[in-house]
Amino acid sequence: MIEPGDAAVEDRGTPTLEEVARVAGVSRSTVSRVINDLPGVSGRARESVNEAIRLLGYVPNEAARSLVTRRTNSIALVVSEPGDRVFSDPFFAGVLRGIHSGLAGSHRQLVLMLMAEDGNGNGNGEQLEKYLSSGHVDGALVVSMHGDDALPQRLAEGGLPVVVGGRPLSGTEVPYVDSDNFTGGLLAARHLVERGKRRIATIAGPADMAVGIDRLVGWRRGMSEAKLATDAVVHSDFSVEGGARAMAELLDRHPDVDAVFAAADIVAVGAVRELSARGKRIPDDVAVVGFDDSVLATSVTPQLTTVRQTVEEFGRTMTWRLLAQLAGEEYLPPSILLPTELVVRQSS
Amino acid sequence: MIEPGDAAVEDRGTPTLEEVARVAGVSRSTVSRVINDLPGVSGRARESVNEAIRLLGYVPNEAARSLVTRRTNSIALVVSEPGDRVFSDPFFAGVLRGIHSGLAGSHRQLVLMLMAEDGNGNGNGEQLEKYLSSGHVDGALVVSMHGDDALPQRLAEGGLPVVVGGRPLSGTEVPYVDSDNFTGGLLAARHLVERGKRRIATIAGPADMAVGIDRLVGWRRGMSEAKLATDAVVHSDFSVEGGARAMAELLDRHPDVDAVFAAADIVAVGAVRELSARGKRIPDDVAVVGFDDSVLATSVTPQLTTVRQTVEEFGRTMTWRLLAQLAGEEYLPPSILLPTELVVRQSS
DNA sequence: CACAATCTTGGGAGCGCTCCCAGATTGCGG
DNA sequence: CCGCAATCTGGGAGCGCTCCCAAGATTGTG
Repeated sequence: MIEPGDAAVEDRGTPTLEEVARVAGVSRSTVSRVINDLPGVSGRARESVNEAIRLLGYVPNEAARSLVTRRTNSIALVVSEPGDRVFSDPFFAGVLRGIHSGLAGSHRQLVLMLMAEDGNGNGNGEQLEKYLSSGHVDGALVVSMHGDDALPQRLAEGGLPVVVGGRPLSGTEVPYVDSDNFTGGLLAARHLVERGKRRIATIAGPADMAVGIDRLVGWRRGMSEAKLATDAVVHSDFSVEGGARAMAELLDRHPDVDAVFAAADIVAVGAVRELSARGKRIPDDVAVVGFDDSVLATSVTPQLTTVRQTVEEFGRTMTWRLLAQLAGEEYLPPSILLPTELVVRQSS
Repeated sequence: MIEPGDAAVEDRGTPTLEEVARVAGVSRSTVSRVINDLPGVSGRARESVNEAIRLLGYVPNEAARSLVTRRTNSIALVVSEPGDRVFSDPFFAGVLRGIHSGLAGSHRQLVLMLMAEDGNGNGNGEQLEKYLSSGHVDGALVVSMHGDDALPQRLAEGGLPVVVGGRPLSGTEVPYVDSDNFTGGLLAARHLVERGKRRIATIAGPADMAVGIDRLVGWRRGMSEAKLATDAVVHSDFSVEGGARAMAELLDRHPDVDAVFAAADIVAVGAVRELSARGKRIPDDVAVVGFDDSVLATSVTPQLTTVRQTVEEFGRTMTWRLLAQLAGEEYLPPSILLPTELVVRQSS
C-alpha cells in the first residue's frame, strides 16, 4: 500500500506524469494511456496508476498536452454586440445556459470574446480574428452577428470549425443554428386569422437581421393564405420604446387595425403599452401576439400570446453541432432549424 | 528584400519561432526577445525579425509558451448562479462589460465558468475547483457568491489570485470589490428625511447576502440619525413580484408609511405597482427610492429616485485589482468600495 | 516443445517556446 | 595596440506531455 509520506510520494510542486509513473511503478507511457483511457493496459497497472493519481492529486498539464496534440480543449463564444444589449437580453442568457449545458461532460472550456468598439470606431475584430485563427481554440460559436459580417466565413475558411447562431444574412457555407422564425411568423398570422381578425399588422424586427426578415416573411405567407393585405408593416428595434413608437405609427396610418404581430415580446410590451394608452382593449379591439415566450410574456397584463422558441435548446444545439464537427462526425446537417410553437394566452 | 515566394519563406503549416528566425537570418533567441519586447536587440535585428513575422503571419504558440512560463494568459470568471438569473440581470451585463474593458490591452483571455447544479443537487463545483487550482488560469474573478461559499477562500489558499465581486458574508482574506452599499442606504434614508417623510419603510434584500444587509444597515443608520423608527422592514428577493408582495405587507402592517427605500430598482418597480394598485400617489402619499440606477429606473412612471452604482466600474475595478496582483504590485488594497450616489427623480 | 500471434510495457523523440550562459562584437580609456 | 566592460547574439537544455516503435511477457497452436 502506498501512503502519502512514503519516500516515493514526497514531492515539491505540482506532480507530473513522470512522478505518477514513478509512484505507480510503471512508465510514463502507461500512465498516459490510463489518463487518456486508451486500451492496452492491464487491470493491475490501471489500478495502481489511478491510485497514484489520487494520491498525488495529479492533474494533467493542459499546455503540455496541447503543445503536442494541437488541441486546446477550449472553444470560443464570440459575441458581436456592444455587450450591454446582448448580456441583458434574456434570450442570450438562455442561449448561454444551453451552451454551458451542451458543453457539460465534454471537458472543454468556454472562452468568452466580445467584439467591441472603443468608441473611435476601432474594433478589436482584427485582433480577435487573428487570435481565433491561430489555434488558440478548437472551434468557435458566433452569435448575434448583425448585417452580413463575414467574420464567421473568414474563420471557417481559415480552417476553424465555426457554428453561427442565427441565420447569417448573406448565404454562406458556415453552418448555423436558428429558430424556425418563418414558421413562427406563419403560426402567429394564422392564429390571428382564426381569431377572426382581418386587419392584421406586424411590427417587424430590424430589416437587416435575418431574425427580423424571417418572421416578417412567415407572417406575410400566413396573410397571403388568407388573402389579406400585407401592407400594415412597421420595422422596429427590439425595445419597449421602439415597440410603442411602432404601434403608434401603425395606429395612425391604419386606424382600423384589429391585430398586431410583434417580432419580439419586448416589442409587444411596447405595443401593449401604446394600445392601453389609447384606450384600446386587448384583445377585443386589437389582439397582440409576441415572439420568444420570454419572462416578459407572462409578466405583463394581459399576458401575451406568443411564439415560443426554446432558447436553451438553441445554445445546446449550437454546441452539439460544433462538438460533433470537432469529433469528425460525418453527414452533419449544414444548418439546423429549431421548431417554434404558438402559446396562446390572454392577448389574443 | 524578402518576398513571399522566396525559398527561405516557403513553408507548410503554421510558422514557428524557428522559421521566423531562419527567414530573419537570426537565432531563435533573438526572435524571442523581439516578441517579448526584451532589451538587448539591435535595431537592425529587431526590424528584420518584425519583417519576417509580418511576412509569415507568425503568431506565438500559446501552449508552448505557457508550458515554460507557467502562465496561461487567461483568467476565469466564475459565476455561481443558475445562470438564468445572472445573465439576464443588467447589473451583471454591466459588470461583464467592465471586466472586458478592464482586460483590454492586457492580452489575456476570459474563461467563463458557470457553477451549476444539474437538478440532482450535484454541482460541478468540485470539478471547477480542481480545474481552477491546477494552473489552467492565472487568476479568477468570482461573482455573485451567495451565502458564505468558501470557494474563493479555498482557491486563494491554494495559491490562485482571486478577486471577489461583492463583499463576502463571512470575513475572509480574499480581496473583494463592492459598491458602497452602506452609504447608498444612508443617502436614501437621509434624502427621504429631508423630503419631510417621517414614517419611512424599507424593502431590504435577502438577509443572507451582503448586498441586502449593507443597504439595510445604511438605511438604519440614516433613520437613527433622524431619530426615526426602524421597524418597518420587510425582506424580499430581487424581483418585481417580490417587491409588490413586500410593499403589500408593509402597507398592511404599517398603513401610515409615507416613504419606502427599496434595495433594488426591480424591487422598487414592484413596490410602485402595488402602491398604484392601492391608489397611493407617488411621491405625495408615499415616496419611493430604488437602488442601482438601472434602465428600469427611468422606464417606469414615475421615474425612480435611486442610488446609482457604476456597474461597469465595478467590473473594471475587479479586473484591475486582479491584474495588479498578477503583476506583483505591492500595497494593494485588500478590498475596494466604489462610491454610490443619489439620483433624484420623480418618485420622491 | 518450438514458434507465432497477441497483449503489455518502456523509452526515445519531439511539440514550440523561454531562459541561461557562453561567445562574439563593439567601444573606449590607458 | 591592448584590456576590459558593455552590448548583442546563438545554442543548449528543458517545460510535461503524446506518439511511435521496439522489446518483453503471455498465450495459443501444430
